[in-house]
Amino acid sequence: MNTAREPVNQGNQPRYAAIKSHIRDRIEAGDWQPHTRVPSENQLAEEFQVSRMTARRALSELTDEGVLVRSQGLGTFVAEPRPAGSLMEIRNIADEVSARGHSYSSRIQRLEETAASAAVALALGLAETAPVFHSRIVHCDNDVPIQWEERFTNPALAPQYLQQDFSVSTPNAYLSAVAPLTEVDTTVEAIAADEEIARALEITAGDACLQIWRRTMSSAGVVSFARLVHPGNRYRLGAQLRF
Amino acid sequence: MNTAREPVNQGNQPRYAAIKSHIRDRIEAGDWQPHTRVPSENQLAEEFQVSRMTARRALSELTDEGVLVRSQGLGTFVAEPRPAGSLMEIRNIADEVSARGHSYSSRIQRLEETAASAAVALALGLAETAPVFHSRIVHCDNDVPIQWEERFTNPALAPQYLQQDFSVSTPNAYLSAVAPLTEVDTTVEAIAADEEIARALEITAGDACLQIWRRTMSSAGVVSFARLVHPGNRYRLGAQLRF
DNA sequence: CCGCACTATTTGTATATACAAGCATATACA
DNA sequence: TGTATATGCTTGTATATACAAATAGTGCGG
Repeated sequence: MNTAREPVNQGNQPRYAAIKSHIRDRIEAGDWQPHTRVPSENQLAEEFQVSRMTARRALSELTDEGVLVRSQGLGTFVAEPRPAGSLMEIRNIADEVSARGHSYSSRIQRLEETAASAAVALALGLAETAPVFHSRIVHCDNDVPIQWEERFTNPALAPQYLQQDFSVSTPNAYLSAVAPLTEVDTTVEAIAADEEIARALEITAGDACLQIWRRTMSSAGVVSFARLVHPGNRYRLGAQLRF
Repeated sequence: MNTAREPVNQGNQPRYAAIKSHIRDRIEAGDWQPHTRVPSENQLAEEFQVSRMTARRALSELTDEGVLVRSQGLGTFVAEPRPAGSLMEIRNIADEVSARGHSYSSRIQRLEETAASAAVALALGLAETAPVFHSRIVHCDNDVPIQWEERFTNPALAPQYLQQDFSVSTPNAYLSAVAPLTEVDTTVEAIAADEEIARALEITAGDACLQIWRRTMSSAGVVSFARLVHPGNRYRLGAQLRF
């Protein structure tokens, strides 16, 4: 035996990664439809001139990632695509409206720099009275208000925030662009509309509304903290989960 | 050489799984706090009398699961705990209440077999007027109502539903037991309480409530379809998402 | 025609081995 | 003292091997 061996790898990318992307490519190109059987470990090992264990690693990782499904004795198959769209997905309200074939518009009520209150400072991880950007925008679907957005943004992480034209793009779009999100905390509750929200959303004070608190973080810290209020009778959040 | 080997494993549980649960136990018991360094692959291999690759597998899987963090050249460390509780997780309301250290109780308002209405038949994938089980239960936290649950259940998939004692367990607990869930559709909206809900939840008609529609499916089809209403001021749904 | 044993294929578990690469510390040298 | 170098530990990649377990198909006997 001795396990003499050719100069191991050398390349930068691990070999199993190459096999993974090959399989991914085939699936994305549509060559391998869901439920299609993919080559076995031994076949891949032969094809890519690697050991079975290396081919196996590629298949195993893709299985962990939900791309493939494996069954002992049967083989490895392309998994069904997961249904898109989660309640927690950070969707752009403008895109959502467009997707429904409606026209999106917004009404900017406030866009300023203020001193952080105690609660805002805590949420953003800043010192009290530190300067923060504050915006208040009403988003409309076919000119009917569907979301009241109050947002506090960390100036250090999104310095150009106040210069954005939010009649064209949304705060979310800008923030996603300047700092890739790493984490989002969301809380959902039902509230009764107060006078101010009722006026902005053109509903009656006391009407039931869906209120969402959302804190978005990038690797550098808390980027933004928003309170989103939807009229109860004009908005729903949907989610599908599979096991 | 020959690689003569003792009678491989024999036991039912894989050896790497034993190592995984050992590590999990230590972390859950608090012996190993976050950022604590865990034994190296070689140490674990020695301790559990397995090869390094087997010990490695345990550490790798726990890393994939977010329990550990590894760093080449440095070692393996206990990861920071993820904030628990997902909005979409199918939680048992009774467990939720217990977790808060409060007492759980329920008030069963209705428990019967009825003929499916058009909407219910559609949601459950049954024919109109087909028999369905119908229940209406109010769940309480320290005797204060926090959820009004109206549920329609497919008799074919949960035949013993009406015989359950829902003052002890919840519908969710029974349904999860008889048919493993494969899929859940959820919709969230804000509504104003009507007279009936207001009475049941001991709030005022017109108060803002969080309404959740939830359809649970197993491989055999739609198991159950529920409408859950929470008083707006007594309930929140939280979710954390990481990228 | 039905059931049973057998076989080939495929994934799953486990090991021993070799070398690469990142990191920290100790050591030697200027 | 300060900067290289070496050493030892760690995780990461890759291979060859052996056997276990699940599955589908084949062929044989009743």
